[in-house]
Amino acid sequence: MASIDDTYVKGLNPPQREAALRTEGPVLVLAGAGSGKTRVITRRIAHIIANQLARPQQILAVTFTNKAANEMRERVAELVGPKAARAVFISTFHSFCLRVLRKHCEAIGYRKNFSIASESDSRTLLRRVVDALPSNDSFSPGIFQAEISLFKNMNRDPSAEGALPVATATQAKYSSYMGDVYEAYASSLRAANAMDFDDLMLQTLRLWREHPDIAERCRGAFRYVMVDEYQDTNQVQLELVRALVAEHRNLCVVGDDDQSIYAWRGADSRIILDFEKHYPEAAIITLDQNYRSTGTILKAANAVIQNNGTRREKKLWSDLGEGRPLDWFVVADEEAEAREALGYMKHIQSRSGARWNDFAFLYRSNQQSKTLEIALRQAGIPYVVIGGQDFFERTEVKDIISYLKVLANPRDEAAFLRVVNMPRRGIGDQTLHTVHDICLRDNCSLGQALAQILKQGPPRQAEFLDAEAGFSPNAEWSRTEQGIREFLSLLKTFRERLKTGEGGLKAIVEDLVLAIDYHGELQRSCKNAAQLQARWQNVELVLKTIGDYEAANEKATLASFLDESHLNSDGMKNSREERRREGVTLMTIHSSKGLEFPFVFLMGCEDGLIPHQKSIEDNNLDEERRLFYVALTRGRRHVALFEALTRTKGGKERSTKPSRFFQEIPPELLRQQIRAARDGMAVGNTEQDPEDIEAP
DNA sequence: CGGCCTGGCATTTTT
DNA sequence: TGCCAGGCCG
Repeated sequence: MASIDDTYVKGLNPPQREAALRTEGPVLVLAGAGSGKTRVITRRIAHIIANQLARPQQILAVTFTNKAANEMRERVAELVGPKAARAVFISTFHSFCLRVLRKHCEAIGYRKNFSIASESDSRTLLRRVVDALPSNDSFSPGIFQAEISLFKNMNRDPSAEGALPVATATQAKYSSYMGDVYEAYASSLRAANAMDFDDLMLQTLRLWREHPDIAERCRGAFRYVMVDEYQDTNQVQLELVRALVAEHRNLCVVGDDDQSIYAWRGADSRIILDFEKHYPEAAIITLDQNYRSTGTILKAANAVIQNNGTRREKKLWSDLGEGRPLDWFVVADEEAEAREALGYMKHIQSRSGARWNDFAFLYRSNQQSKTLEIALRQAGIPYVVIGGQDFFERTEVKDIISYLKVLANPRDEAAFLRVVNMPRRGIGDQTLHTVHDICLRDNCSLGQALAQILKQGPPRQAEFLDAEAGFSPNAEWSRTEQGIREFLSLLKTFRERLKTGEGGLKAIVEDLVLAIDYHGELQRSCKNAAQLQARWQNVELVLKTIGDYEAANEKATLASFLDESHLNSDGMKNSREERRREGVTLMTIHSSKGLEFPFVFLMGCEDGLIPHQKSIEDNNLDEERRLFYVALTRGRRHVALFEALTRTKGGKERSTKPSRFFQEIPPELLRQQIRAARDGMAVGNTEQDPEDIEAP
């Protein structure tokens, strides 16, 4: 073979270089926090292309988030140019599977236009299932939903097993119904011609299993496969990857078992720990040089994470200097915590010239953001809260999107139920029960069932209505009847317009919003002008997104837009991203994974919050410790930890204990700043002015 | 059917 | 303390 072109591995440290160059056979890259893993993956891709080991389109790189995928594509483009970068198959597990399924789903009994059920769609479906349960107990659909998802992620069949994976006393009553509920849920999804997020992967696996020829074709398409954040993979993803690399075994996975914080969603850190079991000939490369944090931060993080039992040994180090000790602020309550944090932030800012967006306030649970937000707003400091409610979970957005989903897939039950009586058309539960029965009987779509009802006349249940209380069954029915006609004709009109595509997608949806008088609907349901404005803005953002999507994609269709919007809500979130640059970042530790900030303030370092009470009870301390570790390793220059002596919990003020993780940090790396003392103890004036922070 | 009121409940959320 | 789901009544 001709000599190797090593242009793309120049500037890498030895293990990084090794990881980029070892293209053949299975490789596990253990990439500690801040060790340059994206750099390794992108260089590796560039190296494969430059040396013509494969054509760009024969390289598959899988990530967990669209953000990661986009970032990777951009960075590959910087190396090999936009044309080659576009050809490389970089996508999330979910989009990859969706792509496979859109092509081949008919082989496993789905129609081509199947919908993706959002989390709320599947909860709606489950609620109906749960309501039909022959039991007096009350069940929360949410618990079934979470458990079913866990099962699916673990590649286990809920109906085939007795016990729940994390069975606790409260879940015991659920477990006896699990099989039935799962069956019913799966069958209503099938009837709705829909898949939930987990199905996208599970059904792909089933497709490949039942149709080896299709599996073979997918497998043949890629010569090199890479998986990012491998510690977050679940059993289904493990199998998908195995199927893809079964022949050539050119698999490179990159991840860090110490940053596995999604076990509760089915991620299984044993998968990265057992890599050699799945691939005995694997090479293991450890990246432990950190290019992000000070030595002190890394020492503290190393010391903490070492208390975990099962892990791959690695010790992060850096040559960025020792930095200063971590600050441990002890304050009276959460208001004081916010005040103190703000004061310290301003202090740092005045000395170092840091900007607002150099700071991140991290916390374990979302509700902690509230106090901070109030304090920041009062102080007039710009901030951005990341996370919280998903754009797509907002009522207004769900309403509009549901209309679009019904138009695209007439059998989409969850979406249908959402819009059929919105705006109010007099179509209520009674009517819908009949619709449901007709669907089952005739195996028809929901719209067809509605049409059937018109012929059938008023459902007998109309007798239930109390005529004397001012309800006349006949008057009710004529209202319902007219509502049904309106709704059906609305669907018909817009389906036809979509078919011709006349005027473009955005214009059609704008007309739809007008046709249902959604603005009026919002006016009716909003309490005040501010809320109305905020919600209407969301509607406009949906429209804008459709417009943008149309502009960016030659052959934009309603179906492709819906796919995109379910799997890639980044587009919708961009207003948030834009603001991102302007202020202090507030987010959960979970959403901070992969990010870095010069100054990290970790709030609520108390037992019960981090580690969380639930995890203490379930003995899941290892994952909480990893969470704490992730939080520490986000900091570049300095980390401050905040502990409040009392915290309001469930509406009541309770006294707290410091997080047990404090004990795991060597004392010389910590500097305690006592600003309040527990009852009975004097407020020891150890108050010291924090050392100056040197200019950047 | 739909509005209103009350009681239970309360991590984390890449897709 | 605050939200949302389900129940009740007009």
